[in-house]
Amino acid sequence: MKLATWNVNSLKVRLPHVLAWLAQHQPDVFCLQETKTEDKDFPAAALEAAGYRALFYGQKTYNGVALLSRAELNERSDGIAGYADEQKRVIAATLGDVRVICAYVPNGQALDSDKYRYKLEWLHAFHVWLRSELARWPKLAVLGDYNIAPEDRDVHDPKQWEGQVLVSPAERDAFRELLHLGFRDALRMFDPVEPNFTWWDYRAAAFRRNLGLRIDHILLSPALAQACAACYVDVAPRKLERPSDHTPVVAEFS
DNA sequence: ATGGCGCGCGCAGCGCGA
Repeated sequence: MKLATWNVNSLKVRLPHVLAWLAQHQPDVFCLQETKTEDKDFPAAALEAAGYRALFYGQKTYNGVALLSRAELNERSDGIAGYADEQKRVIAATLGDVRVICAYVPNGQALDSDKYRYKLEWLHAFHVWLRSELARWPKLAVLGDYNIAPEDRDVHDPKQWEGQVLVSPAERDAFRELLHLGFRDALRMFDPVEPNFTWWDYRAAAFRRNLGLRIDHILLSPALAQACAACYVDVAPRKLERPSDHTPVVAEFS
């Protein structure tokens, strides 16, 4: 089994990249964030022609998440149970006995902004919900754009980023609290030598200079972590014409 | 040097992302 996640920054623009990536990597479930696509406009037919069915939870201009899969997904749920949120950031479903949650955590904008307070509140609700999800689904994977670089080694220049959103202590505490629920950070299970950034700013030739952050993650429940054989970042799509500023993360299971 | 780029919206230039 192969699970993957990608913040596509507009599915409309990135559809050719998504189709090419599916053909090459053939994930069992592909989690997409920032589709920025209303459900009535979702490119379901093009994906179906590529062998993938889709569950989508989108809105105009902002946010939007989707699950693509080759086999049928069951027990779909939208959003965080018990947390009313206008913004469409979470979709979940089950493949066999594996529960897959696709999440787009708020960015936060700046530490003194309402958006940052929303991010922390959102992360608290996410934490509470994931605790109950873990109790319900022993095999649980939570994939997505967390908008948090968990440690300094996930940041190209920790000094430059100090005091900014994505690296602030409160956000990192919230991420660590998710791990304390019992999740493993799949990429860190394999302790790669390279930085394994997943996002590079469009500006200032940040990708060419490798000025990136690791903010897209795959968290695995203990039962799934035990079965995880590999986890890696695929930087190839960042080199394409009109790339997303994020790149896919993949987990493979025995 | 606090911008830079790219997206949606909608037709100019702004809000937003990270």
